[in-house]
Amino acid sequence: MVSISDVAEKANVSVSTVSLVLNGKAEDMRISQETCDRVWRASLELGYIPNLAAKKLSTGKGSRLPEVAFFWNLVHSSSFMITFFSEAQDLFDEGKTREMRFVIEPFREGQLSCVEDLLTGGQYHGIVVPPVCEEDIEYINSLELRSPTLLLFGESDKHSTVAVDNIRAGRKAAEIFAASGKKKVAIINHRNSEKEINVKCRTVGFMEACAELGMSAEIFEVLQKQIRGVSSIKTIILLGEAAAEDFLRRRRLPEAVFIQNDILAAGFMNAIIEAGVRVPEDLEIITFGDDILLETCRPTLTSIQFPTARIAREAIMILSDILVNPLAPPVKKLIEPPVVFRDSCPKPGGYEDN
Amino acid sequence: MVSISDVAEKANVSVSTVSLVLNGKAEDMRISQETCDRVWRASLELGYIPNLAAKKLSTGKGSRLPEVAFFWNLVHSSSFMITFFSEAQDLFDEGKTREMRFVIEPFREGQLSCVEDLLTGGQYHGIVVPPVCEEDIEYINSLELRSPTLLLFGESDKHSTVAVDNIRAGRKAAEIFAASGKKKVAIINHRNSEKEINVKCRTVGFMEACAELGMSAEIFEVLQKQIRGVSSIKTIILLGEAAAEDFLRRRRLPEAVFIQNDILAAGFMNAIIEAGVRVPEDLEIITFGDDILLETCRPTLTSIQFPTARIAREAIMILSDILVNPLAPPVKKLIEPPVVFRDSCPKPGGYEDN
DNA sequence: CTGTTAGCGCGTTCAT
DNA sequence: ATGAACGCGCTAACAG
Repeated sequence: MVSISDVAEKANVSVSTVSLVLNGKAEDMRISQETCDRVWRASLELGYIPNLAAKKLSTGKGSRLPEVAFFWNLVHSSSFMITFFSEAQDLFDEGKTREMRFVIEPFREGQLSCVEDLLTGGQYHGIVVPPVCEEDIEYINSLELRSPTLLLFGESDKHSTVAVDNIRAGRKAAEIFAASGKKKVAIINHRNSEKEINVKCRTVGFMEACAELGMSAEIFEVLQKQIRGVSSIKTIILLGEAAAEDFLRRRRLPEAVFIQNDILAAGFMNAIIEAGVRVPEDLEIITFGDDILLETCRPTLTSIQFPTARIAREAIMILSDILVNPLAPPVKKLIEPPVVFRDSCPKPGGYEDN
Repeated sequence: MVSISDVAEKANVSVSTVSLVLNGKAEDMRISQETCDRVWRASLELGYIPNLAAKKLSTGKGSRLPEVAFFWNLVHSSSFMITFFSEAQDLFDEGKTREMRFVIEPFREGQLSCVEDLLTGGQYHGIVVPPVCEEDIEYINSLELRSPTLLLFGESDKHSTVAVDNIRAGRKAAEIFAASGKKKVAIINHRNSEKEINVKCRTVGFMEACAELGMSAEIFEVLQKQIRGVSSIKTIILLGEAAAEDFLRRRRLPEAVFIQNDILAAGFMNAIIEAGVRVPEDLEIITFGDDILLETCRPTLTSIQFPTARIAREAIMILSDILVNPLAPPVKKLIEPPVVFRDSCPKPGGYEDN
């Protein structure tokens, strides 16, 4: 790592000179233009980047706020991330939590181990980890973490967790279908998110409840493929449309379907409607998520809501606590996902969401 | 600020003991339980939070990556922020930029001056500022910034900027309407974002072009109000619906409307369709944005696209450069917003997007 | 088991 | 106009 003294040596001046020049105080100290040039050139050639830790320590200007690493797998939690930061700010403004700063730490699904240093190094006051695949879960649970850690999924005994009750989410969809007398239903998943623990749980909950309630249930896996030149989010719509085609090829269609992704659901619904299927008369649809498009599509989409804001708030409150008391035993919050009835699946008489 | 030595003093032990205990190395060093307790108690009572700068400096474990502050006004750039980080990662993976870390620095619109220390303190290797209101723009342009700065709007001579050509965006909407022979058109704005520079520019571009092209144009201001218990994003839909009611009260309706916010547009469109207006036959709609719901609503919404990914990429490339060469003169990128024709306003014969 | 001390890289006096 | 020396808060040897 190239430091200020390397630059000084290369430029044939002292470190303080380098410091002055690089911090724009050359004028004040009336340092010769020639010296400045030498310093800058040396700095550029060496690719010098100031060490912020040292700088902050020295100047005492480093913000004294707790720094929290927000691990981000580049896929999930996208709109969640925004809500999370917003809620953090709101809670702070309301005086309910301490202020903190978030640093985005990107990682690739299944490769959480690549950032082990960050996890274990104690470089942050706290750590937030979103839902990840099973390998990553296993990995993180095997780690002896220094920094107070909060997981946004339920599978851990060692760390604090905030998670939705995904089993219940799946079960609720099934219960609603049963309450409106359906016999033959289906669930549609992203295949590539099959690895993702939350998707798995919802599938399990759904299938279990279907069996108990005497409905025949079928699982559709949508294969994930990225189409060149198409944004990943638009791709999901296209996958939904593809799923619809696949779906329509059945001899006898299910009467209701639970679709695990809201954007996929929108693509699916538009496609089957264009094929002449009436929603909800011929086919009821429930999806899982919290995107605004649930409200703007027609018919609007009934959903088991991923309670973004609620989760974020709980998470931040817990974080705020463990930041000062890392020793406290792990806290676990399991949040019930509410049902939001809209057009695509009206509330059956007698059904009560709890 | 309470430091490790304060804790040591209070607990009547030496700093190294505190360090060991607080870092979980008490076991290894077989430090007495009683001492540990004293240390922890002192730490809690004092509200000790370790100074990460010092820790990183000492351990040498601080990530050596450039740290960039992403100023975030809690409103705009929400999905943009995600795209931004994704693109940063992609570009790095492709070897086109250096790796960097982003720290979220929230601020309230109009109060950028509150975070002056962060802007001027040189606590970051770089700074990104999203579109802000005029006061903030003026403020930031008045500042002598240490850290290399990139603005995501065009109004600055001092700093590097990446921005969409908002004047062009407004003009394009007008040109399309003119090309399909409209005579009476309108533009719908968020009132509270009227302060926001980009909204202003698009309005100006639209109105200017309308005048030149011989169309009568009217401005609708939607008053911003937050409804208790309703998420801010859902509120925008409701505002769109309210705007529709207002709109429908006119004696003679415009033949086409440019709506500056895509979510608002969706709410507006659904409401007028339910009132019996046919889109695009009776009313053509163009919106500005890049949300997925443009594709999922029916009819789908034609838009002047906010080229999220493009902007993000340009921004990150520039950042990557100025990080190592803060001296280089400011770079300015103005990006042409493409038109994406969908159902709500078909492409007029003879119109060519350029 | 606990205390002492030498740096980590940088900004900042203070002499020169 | 420039260099030497000190200290920011903390960790990691090393002493005891």
